[in-house]
Amino acid sequence: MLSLSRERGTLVSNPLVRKLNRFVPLGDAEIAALESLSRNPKTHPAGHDLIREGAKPEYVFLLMKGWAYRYKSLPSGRRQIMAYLIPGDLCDIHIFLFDEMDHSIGLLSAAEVVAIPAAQMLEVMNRFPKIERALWWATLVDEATLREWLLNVGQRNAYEKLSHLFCEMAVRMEAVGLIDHDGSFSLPLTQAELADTTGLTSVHVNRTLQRMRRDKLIEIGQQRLMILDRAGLRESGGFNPNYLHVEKKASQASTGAALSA
Amino acid sequence: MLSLSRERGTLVSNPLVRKLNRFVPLGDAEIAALESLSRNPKTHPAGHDLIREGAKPEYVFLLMKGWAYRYKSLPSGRRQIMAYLIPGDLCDIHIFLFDEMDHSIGLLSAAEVVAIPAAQMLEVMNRFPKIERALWWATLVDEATLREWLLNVGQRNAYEKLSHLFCEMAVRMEAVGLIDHDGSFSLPLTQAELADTTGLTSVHVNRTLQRMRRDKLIEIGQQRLMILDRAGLRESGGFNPNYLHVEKKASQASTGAALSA
DNA sequence: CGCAAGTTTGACGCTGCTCAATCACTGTGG
DNA sequence: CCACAGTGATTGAGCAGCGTCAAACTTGCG
Repeated sequence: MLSLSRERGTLVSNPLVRKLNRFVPLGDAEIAALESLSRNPKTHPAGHDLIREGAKPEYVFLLMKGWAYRYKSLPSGRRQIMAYLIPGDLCDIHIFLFDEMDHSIGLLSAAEVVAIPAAQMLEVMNRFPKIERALWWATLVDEATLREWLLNVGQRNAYEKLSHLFCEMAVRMEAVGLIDHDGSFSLPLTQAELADTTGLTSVHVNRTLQRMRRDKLIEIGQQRLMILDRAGLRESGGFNPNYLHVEKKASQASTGAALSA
Repeated sequence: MLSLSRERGTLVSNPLVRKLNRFVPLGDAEIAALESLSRNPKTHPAGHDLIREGAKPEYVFLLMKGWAYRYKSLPSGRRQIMAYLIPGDLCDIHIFLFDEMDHSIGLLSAAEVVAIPAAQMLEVMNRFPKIERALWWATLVDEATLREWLLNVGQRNAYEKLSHLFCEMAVRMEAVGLIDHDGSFSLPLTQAELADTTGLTSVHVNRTLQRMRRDKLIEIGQQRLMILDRAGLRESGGFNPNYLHVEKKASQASTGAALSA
């Protein structure tokens, strides 16, 4: 089903390896190190919070299976979802520098998560410059994504917001090999969660999704999304995947080499 | 005027030193290194773009004087401002890993800017672990700020958005010693720019500012802002400065030490 | 003095919100 | 096998926050 999952046996089945490998070609030693990092994931049920706002961060979380999300709540009960984490995603690798989380991370589905102690994370980065470089790249992509979300929430209308979000998730799922043979992919989000992501209400999300279905852009339901008209969806969301830095490689130039030195 | 600017002569007048020093107490060697980094700033006029979306990033920019901002434009002409940079701020220290900028950086006022070559940046970080740690901290704060902006733009109403933004800018200006003796500070933003920051229109920003003046929260005009009722402003914006990690220090615990090792 | 940029004001209307009810689906226990 | 409950999706009616368009006013500046 997952078209690449059989190349090189278990190697490519590790979503972290798969993700980082897109950017910096990794050697066997690096791959082994990453696989050893991701050993012993723990399974958590949907709805569980990995860490809450106010808590002291001591681990870097690596998601192996399932979906998670960052969010922040307001006293009024409103909340904003600030990122989705999918398999292969790692939380900010230096988050433990702070003594207190300023947001929470929850699980949208049952998930397998590795909690990597800060010291171990640093050790791997010191030992493998290529991994360090790839992790910085991943961090920069996270930040770029956040900026794009700000643009999305601040400047686009409901139809554009949802189109854009779906395009982004499709590219990201594809990058870790989680698109199904029929082109659909898992999207374990309720309409209320889509609303908290885009700054809309669930009622308005519902009506907008109906328009998108009527316009033959997508099929959505049962925790799955199928994009029927990729070009149309990209156009209606003004989607340009450049900020994900995934469809073309980043620079291999001298500045990159300097980091490895 | 700037209350601390006379302590230790020129030392504390360097806004980068002042900022980083809040987090990691720096020694003389570190301070000297930072001062040498910030030598030879170049003066640019207001309105100039330091770098544009699509260009190849090769320098890290350090702002010594004046205001800058990150932004992203849409074909429709709408645009979103994603961050303000004030003296002492440094762009993402690893941005040169990408081969193409995904946003632009412009100047809001005449400004003094140092363009630090990537290699030099890396060298300083390698040589001074304390500086490296402090820079990571600054990067994490930038990210946290971005998340808070997303919350602001996505979930709050016009009055709350502007209140929150003003509270944040006041804290940041204070942290680099740029609050005037009368409690006001420079805010070189037009109402149109406030609109592009908050996802509103300039007309609505105008009407909202008038309400805030009527409510005796602020005085604003002539490129300056004076907060008349700090508690009231914080309350109306739901402002909690925790995400700026500036009013209390971050952890000095073992994980922090590990990075310096 | 006179432009240019920015601010302010007015009238009007749409996008998206609120409240509230109903429907659909899924899993559960009897 | 079905009634039931809970969660999420859908629908409707009414409304308001904020947007649009356009004009007038104010301020800084050459």
